[in-house]
Amino acid sequence: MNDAREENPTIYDVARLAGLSIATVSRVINSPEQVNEVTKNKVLQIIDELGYIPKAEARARAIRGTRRIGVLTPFFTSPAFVERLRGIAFVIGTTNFELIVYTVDSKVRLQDYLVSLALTRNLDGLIIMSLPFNETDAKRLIAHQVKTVIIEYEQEFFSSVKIDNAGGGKIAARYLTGKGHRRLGFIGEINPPEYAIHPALDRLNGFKEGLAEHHILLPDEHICSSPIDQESSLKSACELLQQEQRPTAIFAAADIQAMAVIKVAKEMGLNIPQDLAVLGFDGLEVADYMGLTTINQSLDETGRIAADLLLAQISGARQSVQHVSVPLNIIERETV
Amino acid sequence: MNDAREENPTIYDVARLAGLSIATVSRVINSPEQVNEVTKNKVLQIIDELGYIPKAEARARAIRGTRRIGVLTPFFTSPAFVERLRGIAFVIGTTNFELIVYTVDSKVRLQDYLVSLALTRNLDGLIIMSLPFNETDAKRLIAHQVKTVIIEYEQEFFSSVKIDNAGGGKIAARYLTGKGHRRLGFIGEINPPEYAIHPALDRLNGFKEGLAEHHILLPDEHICSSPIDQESSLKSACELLQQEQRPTAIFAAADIQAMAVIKVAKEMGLNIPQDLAVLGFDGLEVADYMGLTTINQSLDETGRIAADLLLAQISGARQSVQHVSVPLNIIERETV
DNA sequence: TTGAAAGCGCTAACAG
DNA sequence: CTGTTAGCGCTTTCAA
Repeated sequence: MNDAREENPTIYDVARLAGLSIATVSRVINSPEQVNEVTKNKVLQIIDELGYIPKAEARARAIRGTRRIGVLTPFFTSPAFVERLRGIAFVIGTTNFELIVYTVDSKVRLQDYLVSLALTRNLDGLIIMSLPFNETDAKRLIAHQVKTVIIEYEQEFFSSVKIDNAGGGKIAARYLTGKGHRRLGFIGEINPPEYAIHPALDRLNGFKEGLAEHHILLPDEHICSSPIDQESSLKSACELLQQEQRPTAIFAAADIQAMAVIKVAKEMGLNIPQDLAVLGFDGLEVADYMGLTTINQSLDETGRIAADLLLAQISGARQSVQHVSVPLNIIERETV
Repeated sequence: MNDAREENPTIYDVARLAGLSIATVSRVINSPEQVNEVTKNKVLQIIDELGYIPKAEARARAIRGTRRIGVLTPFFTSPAFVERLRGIAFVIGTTNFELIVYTVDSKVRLQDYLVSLALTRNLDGLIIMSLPFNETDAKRLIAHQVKTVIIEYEQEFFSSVKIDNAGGGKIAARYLTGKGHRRLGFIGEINPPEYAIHPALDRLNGFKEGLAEHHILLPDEHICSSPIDQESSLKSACELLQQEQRPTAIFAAADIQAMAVIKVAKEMGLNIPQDLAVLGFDGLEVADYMGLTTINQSLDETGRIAADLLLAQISGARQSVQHVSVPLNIIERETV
């Protein structure tokens, strides 16, 4: 009577019942965006009715690449990482690649990932974000043909996207001195966790240099080294502002820390920017809501560029290593 | 030089190197008794040298070795999604599971993912965040044995983590009226994109109810429906505040929108909370920096709970469906 | 947007 | 014993 088999249905059964080719059925499972909505629904309905289950083994055989892109990132300790990740996700979302997120919170974990991601050739591509690694790691990645793009770090064998941190510091110095400030302060994560890179130090150095151009010295007691987390930032901001000779303007190496400074300043009854000017660095989205003047590093775009670079490399469209430097720009709002 | 591929060797490679047909190699593996001892040893040796692993097995192993958990989430339009994701990533990071992020930005995409994630069964578990789906989708997921936990939505077959949105609205009403406010306003994404859920509406309804308890009516012109993005929020906040009879207190269904209101209010020269009280909803981390009073929904923890629930289910430790309701609490800061 | 057709890596029937 | 060859169920060009 009904020849709908007790047997497990195959893609051929689905196709026949739908009056379509197996190619189309395969597409609704693997690249649904390529299939007409009506067709898709018809196929889907039959799939559900039949209880069709693709044979994993057959798939494994037929599948070429792994269609997987990994992102190695510090754990979301700072919104900056997230905004870059968003840029990456945005681009990857337009493709058929899966986005696998590997978060790092220690040196050991970073090292473990670097090894296993290379060895278990399971990734078509890898984006390494704000994390340092040595030549051995790089060579291993290359030996195992993991296409890699790095963000906020540079390494001769891989394409990279970065910014000029020292340059950013100089911009800060010029901007703040241009506003007439002579007693400056700095807060930033100068001593980041061992597994992370330390752009804040470069920003600080650039800042000092920029100040030197104006013959201004940044006294040590106005240089505040603080981890990026909320508690530390708040505490550090307090120390910085409660000094006898408090700075009239502060350059924070991260927007989130600038926000901490502002919070503390307000609690102290200081008016911003009259009593204290605050300049951030990042260009976070929330900075706008706070009216924070900041040096924008286009985080979102950085992520997008990295993803584009990687995709181009995977597709073979571009093989050569290239280093992209994303320009900084200052966004003037109300805190300076 | 050496053409020994970086690629995984296939049965063809083994056969070629052994000077035999693939059939013989296949026999060595599947029916060794049919193969001549000498031949067999030759083949075995080459298999070992090459490190040959049948592909299906390789895949099975890869999948068993690296277990995978997927998160289906709206694209990072709101920081709230990100904070929940962070909670998830935190938990998953302590395990051997990979975290795969699938971002949704349209109804079609959501549907596509729901289908392919179920059919390809490449996931050990799935967390569906703030996204609605129907019973057909649910049954398919179940039929294909994808362990699933949902956040901010409820569905009888799956465990879920959610909050009491209407209850939150009531809390807001009581808190604000308790502070003496009688002319209230509301802003929220009452009409979210079609692929998303709409907790803001529940919050609004709860808010209205809570006000009704105090015989206060929320006039339509003080109910502001606005998408969550920055531009819309700012614009809507303007409209809300520029009314003749402006509210003395505003309940925003999302912290990010509360921040928009504050920004606009300040630009208008209003003092907060004297001229205008603002109460947010979410408990974002940045809310603290802004001194925003808000109804905290413990986003980070929500993510952690969902991940724990899923892990327990995957490990078989807990099979029964359970619905967790995360309690709300109000965090008093400086905007009310 | 779709279909035809050529694989993918492997097994097994059939010859020899 | 071993090789030839025809699939297995699925994916992926390539053209239409």
